[in-house]
Amino acid sequence: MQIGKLLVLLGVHRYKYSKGEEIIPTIKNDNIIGIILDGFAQIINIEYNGNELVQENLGKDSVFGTTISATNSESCQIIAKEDTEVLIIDYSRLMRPENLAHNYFNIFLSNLYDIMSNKFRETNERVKVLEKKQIREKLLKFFEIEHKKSHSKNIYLNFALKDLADYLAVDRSAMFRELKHLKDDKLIEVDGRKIKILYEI
Amino acid sequence: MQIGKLLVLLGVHRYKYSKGEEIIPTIKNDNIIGIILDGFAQIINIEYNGNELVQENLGKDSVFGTTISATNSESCQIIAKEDTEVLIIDYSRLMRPENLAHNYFNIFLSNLYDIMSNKFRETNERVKVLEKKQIREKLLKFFEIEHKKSHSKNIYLNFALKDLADYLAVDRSAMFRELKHLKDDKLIEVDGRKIKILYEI
DNA sequence: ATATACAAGTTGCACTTGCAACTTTCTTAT
DNA sequence: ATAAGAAAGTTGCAAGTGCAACTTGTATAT
Repeated sequence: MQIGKLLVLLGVHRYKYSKGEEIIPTIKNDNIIGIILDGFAQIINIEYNGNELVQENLGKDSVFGTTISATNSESCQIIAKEDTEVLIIDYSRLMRPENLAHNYFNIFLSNLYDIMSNKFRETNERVKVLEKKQIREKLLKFFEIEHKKSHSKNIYLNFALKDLADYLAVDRSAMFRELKHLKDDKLIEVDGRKIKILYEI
Repeated sequence: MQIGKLLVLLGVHRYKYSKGEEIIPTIKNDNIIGIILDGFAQIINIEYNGNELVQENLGKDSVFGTTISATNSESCQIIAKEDTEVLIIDYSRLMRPENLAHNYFNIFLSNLYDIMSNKFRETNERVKVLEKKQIREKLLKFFEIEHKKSHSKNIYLNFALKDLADYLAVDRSAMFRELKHLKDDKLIEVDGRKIKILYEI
C-alpha cells in the first residue's frame, strides 16, 4: 500500500493555504492535530470586545489543535501569514479500531508522541516563566532555561524583543525598563537580540 | 499472555510509596511517564536558595514526568504525602521495535494519548489565565473557563482559596483584595469556596 | 473543652507595572 | 535613495501588586 493512501485511511491530510487565508476547517472539529510543514501562520484570539491578539506563532514544525494548544473554535482564528502547508490529523478517525492493526500505525503514533512531548516541554517552560510574579524574575527564569538548553551564556533570540514581552506576558515598555535595570546591575549585556549573561548560574 | 507480563515487557511498572517517601527512581531517568493510581503526592521544587515550593499537586489520575510536566531531576522532588500507588511507564523501553508489533500496544498508546491530551488541556487553560496581566483579568479568565466546563454560573473550588492564588501565580492577599473589588462591583458573590458569577458571560 | 494549626480575610506601604505618548533606530519596498 | 512601517528604546504617571504583619474564623486532635 502506498504511504499516501495509508495516510488518508488514518485520517491524515495535507493542505495548502495562501497568504492571508484562514486555516478554517482545522479548528471546527474538536479533535484535530495540525502540523505546519512549511510556511508561517498565527493563532489569533478575538476577545469579546473585538480585540485581536496574536496568541501563538506557528513556524515550521509547529503543532497546534484543540488537544494540543489553546485553540477553541469560538474565539480563535488561524491565519496563514505566508503560503503555508499544513498536515491535519483527524484524531477521531486515526483512532478507529481498524487502524489499530496497521503496521505503520505504531510508528506513526510513536512519532506523534514525540511531537507532543516537545510541545509539552515548551509549554511547561513557559509556565515556569509565567509563574514568576515580577518581570525581573521572569526574565531571569527565561535566561536560566535558555542557558540550560544551549549551555552558553550567550542567548540569541530568534524573535523580536517585543515578542519576548508577549511570551513573558508583560508590558513591552516595562520589560525594556527591567532589562535596563539588569544592565545597570551588570547582570546582563544586551545588544539587539543578543543577550549575554554576566552572573554565575 | 498475562496482562501483567505484558506490562513489564512494555516497560510499565507499578510501585507503592509510603507517606513521606520520595518517588525517586521515577525522575532520575529522563524519559518516564508517571500516573498516580491512588493516593496523593506533590512535586516540590527546590530553588537555588534552598526554598522549597510546591509546584504541583498530584491526586488520583494525575500524570507527571519529564516529558509531560515540568519536572527536571536536578531541582525537583516528588514526595508521597499519603500512601501512594504509582504507575511508571519507561518510555524508551515502551518504544522498542519488538513492542510495536503487540496487539495491546496500540490500545495502550491510544490511552496514553488521551491522558496526555487531558494534561495538555489543563496546562493550556492555566496558560490562558497566566497570560493575563492583572489579577482581575486572571480571575475573570479563570471564571470564564470554569463556566465553560460546567455550564453553570456557580463555581465550586475543590481546593482552598490560597491555592487559587498559587494557580494564578499572584499574591494571596492581593487576590483577596481583588475578589473584594469584584464583589463590590457586584460581578461575583463569594461564599467560602463557592463563587457565583453575576454578570452575563 | 481547649490548644494547635491552618485557611480566610484585612490593611498600610513601598515598589512594580501597565499605559500612553513620545523619539530614535532599523527594515523593507518602491 | 527615500519613504513608510515596524521595532527599539524612553519617560511620567496613575494604578496595581507584593510583602509584611496583623486579626478572625474554622477545622482537627488531645
